[in-house]
Amino acid sequence: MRYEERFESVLKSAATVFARRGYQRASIRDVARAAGISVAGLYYYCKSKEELLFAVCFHSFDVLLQSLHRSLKGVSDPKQQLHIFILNHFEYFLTYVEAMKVVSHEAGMLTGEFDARVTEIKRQYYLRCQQIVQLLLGEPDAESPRLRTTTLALFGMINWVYTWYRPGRDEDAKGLADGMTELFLHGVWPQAAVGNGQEVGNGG
Amino acid sequence: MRYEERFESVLKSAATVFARRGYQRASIRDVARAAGISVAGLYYYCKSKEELLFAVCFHSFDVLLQSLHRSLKGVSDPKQQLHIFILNHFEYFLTYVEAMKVVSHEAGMLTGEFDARVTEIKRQYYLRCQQIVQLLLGEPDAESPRLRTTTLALFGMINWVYTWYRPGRDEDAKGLADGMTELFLHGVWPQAAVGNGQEVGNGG
DNA sequence: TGTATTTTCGAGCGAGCGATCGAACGATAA
DNA sequence: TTATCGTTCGATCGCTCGCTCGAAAATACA
Repeated sequence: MRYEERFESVLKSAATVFARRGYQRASIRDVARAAGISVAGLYYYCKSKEELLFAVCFHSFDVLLQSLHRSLKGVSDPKQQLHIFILNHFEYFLTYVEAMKVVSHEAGMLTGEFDARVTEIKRQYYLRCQQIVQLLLGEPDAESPRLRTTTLALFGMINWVYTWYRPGRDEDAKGLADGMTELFLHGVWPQAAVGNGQEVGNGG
Repeated sequence: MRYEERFESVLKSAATVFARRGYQRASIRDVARAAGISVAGLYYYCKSKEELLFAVCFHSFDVLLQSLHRSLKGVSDPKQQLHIFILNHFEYFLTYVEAMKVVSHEAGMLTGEFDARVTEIKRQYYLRCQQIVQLLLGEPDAESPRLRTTTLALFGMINWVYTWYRPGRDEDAKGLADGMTELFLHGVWPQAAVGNGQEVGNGG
């Protein structure tokens, strides 16, 4: 077993422990125990607890982003792009639930350079998604508030999954992706979509 | 200043500190300092740190739920109900950003009886929302997976807000509520809403 | 085999944690 | 004044934390 493999195994243990206990509550001793090594041995692979959190977060986004780029290559239809984006997101989320829970929930604990690098790669992921939504909306302005709100609403829908998803009970990645793509494109009330004069929120 | 008022002031300080530092990282000394009292003095108002977190979470949901019931009274149109639900949610979220950040982010740290009581009141809030979505979908089965997924997608959209909302930059509660209600009802692609034969996700 | 390098660990550091205690405070009533 | 009672605090407890050190064990190569 080479160094790289052992390091990735340590990362996986860290992700599991951080996901189950939360980053702050999880102790370095918990991680070491899960990885099957001593505390001092753990520090052979990292310089600090925060670096462990950083490594889990950055590695996750790296793989997620690379997979997205691969899947989107050559696809020009915005609706197909959206579906690919959502499906890619769910496939990764449901495969690496623990890592993604850490990324979603604990990345905000990072500071300094660690924070900067994770924020940067998160931003790349966000911008790639925003491009797709911009095409869907036919919005010319990349700074449009509507574009921002809509993109972040989509992010909310798909990121929140880690708080409720249960493998046996809920659909698989494809099922979820189909459903949420449909919801994001057409809403739950499609028959009223083409202007029927009745708007919501102006009646009070 | 009476006891109750002082206690609520302590709760507010706790919410602020928990929101800024995270529940685990925030020390009881931080809370005491923010509340302008000593550590021992703080323990006159609570039995433990966890009880403080519980009080913040439970109180928040209590107010949110009561406000929702008040607003929904007498409204029968599902679309109006949806708009009211979302608006109520945002109004509360944007008024008590810090408390709601704690609720969304840290409630999972609770254990035992504390956990049970917060989970229970969260469930009431969820079920009230699910009723509305059920009406919108015309779904007869309350256990339908689609109903569950759709409701949780809505929850994701509106709960995620605490991670990105910036008071100066983004719209106010009403603006957000209008936008998200529209998105949830009709999607971003309304012109393709009524079955045009082209579906997403079956092309690959 | 001997030697050099990589990997592992037991023991323990200083710091900070949540929580507790008995004493003392200030306002009120006798 | 004295006694009462709700409220506040300084001092401190036992414990766990992130992290480090020097030495030993495992491995690689001669």
